[in-house]
Amino acid sequence: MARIKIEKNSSRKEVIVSKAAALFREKGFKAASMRDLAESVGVEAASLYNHIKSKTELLHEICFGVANRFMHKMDEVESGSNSAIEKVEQLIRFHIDEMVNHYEEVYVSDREWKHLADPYLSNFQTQRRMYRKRFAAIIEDGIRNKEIKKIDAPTAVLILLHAIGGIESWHRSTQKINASNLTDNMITILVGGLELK
Amino acid sequence: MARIKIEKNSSRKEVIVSKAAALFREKGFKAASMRDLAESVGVEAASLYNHIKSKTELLHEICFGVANRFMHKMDEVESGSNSAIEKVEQLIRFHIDEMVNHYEEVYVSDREWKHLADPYLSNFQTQRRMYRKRFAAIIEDGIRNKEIKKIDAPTAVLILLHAIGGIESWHRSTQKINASNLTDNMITILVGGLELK
DNA sequence: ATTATTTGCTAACACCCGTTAGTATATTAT
DNA sequence: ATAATATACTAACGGGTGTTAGCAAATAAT
Repeated sequence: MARIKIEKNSSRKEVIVSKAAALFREKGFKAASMRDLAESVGVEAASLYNHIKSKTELLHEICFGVANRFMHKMDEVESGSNSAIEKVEQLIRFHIDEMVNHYEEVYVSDREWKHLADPYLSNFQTQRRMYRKRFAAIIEDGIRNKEIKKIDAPTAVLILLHAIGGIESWHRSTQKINASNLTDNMITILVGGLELK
Repeated sequence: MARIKIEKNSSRKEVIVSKAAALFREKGFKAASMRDLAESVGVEAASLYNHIKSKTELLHEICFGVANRFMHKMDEVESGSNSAIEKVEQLIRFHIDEMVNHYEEVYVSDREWKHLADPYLSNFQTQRRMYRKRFAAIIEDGIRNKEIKKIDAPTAVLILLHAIGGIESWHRSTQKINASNLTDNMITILVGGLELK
């Protein structure tokens, strides 16, 4: 009867949530079964329920964990006194950093939130909408200050977020060493564009 | 005993595939049941099997339908004699057009291909990899010709594709009338960048 | 009109799912 | 050492899944 091994400063529940994130990323929330998860944790399926309430709770934990980190960063960036372009760059760098260091959770939060149950679902959607609005407001500031081109700000936000969120491949194929390399690359493309002027 | 209604030039199977695409987009492949699909088609679940072999076959049809259209367009663009930037713009416009006119299929092909079964899965992945390689080659041509900035071409491709593929919202919220408006907006941002020089 | 084919139906199958009840064992507190 | 708590196990539940068999009705072909 082998217990779930825990590192110090982490509960057994946190171990389960972490393994769940990896599994949900690999198979998708619906396709990943509690028996799959149990096997990956090294325990029988029923035993998981000593630590968690339900499968959906795992998705809550993952999605709102990520959402909260992004919200806090947005607070920080907004209250700073940088230019709009600098703020955009700060946010892009944060998104990429999150993608590198919390890949599974961010990925799942991005792609699997549809399977949240109400009231969590609408709560999550609201937070998402808020975040995008605040991001767009920064861009609109930049347009007003003539730092940024006259473009549709909400569209720009969607482009930025999805461009970053879509980078699945290089997490696996590339080492973290040249992550900063790729970050610069992305910012060059997204802020500066493709065209050589 | 009401039959599945068909428009002229379309088989009953095509009707089912089309409804399946809408359902898979809304709920995800795994979460969408054959009984859900049957209801949306207006028939009992078992009746579907007079027209299709399996649930997975529906996913095959959707994914490879989309993949083939993209491959043909790539053939066309490659063999043209435009500049690299123009070729990139052609491809971006095609992607957006596909997103507008075949939204459900493109979305499902993008997000649900993981649930394909081998050998279709690896086949699909190979096609996908090929497409991206060919896209990257165009960008590298542009870099050599000094049309395009010195950037990492594969990264640029991922950014472009995901930026476009991520635009879920405006299909619902916006009419097709200003789709061309948004297309221009996207090309401005992606080709020209955010920054006002 | 008769036959053949297509398409639908009902019923059921074997299987996988998330979850609970009840119990045994390991760890922690007294 | 003893009691209390936390954690794991086995067994099983009700329900949903994709799919098949067998049959009825509608359409198409002769």
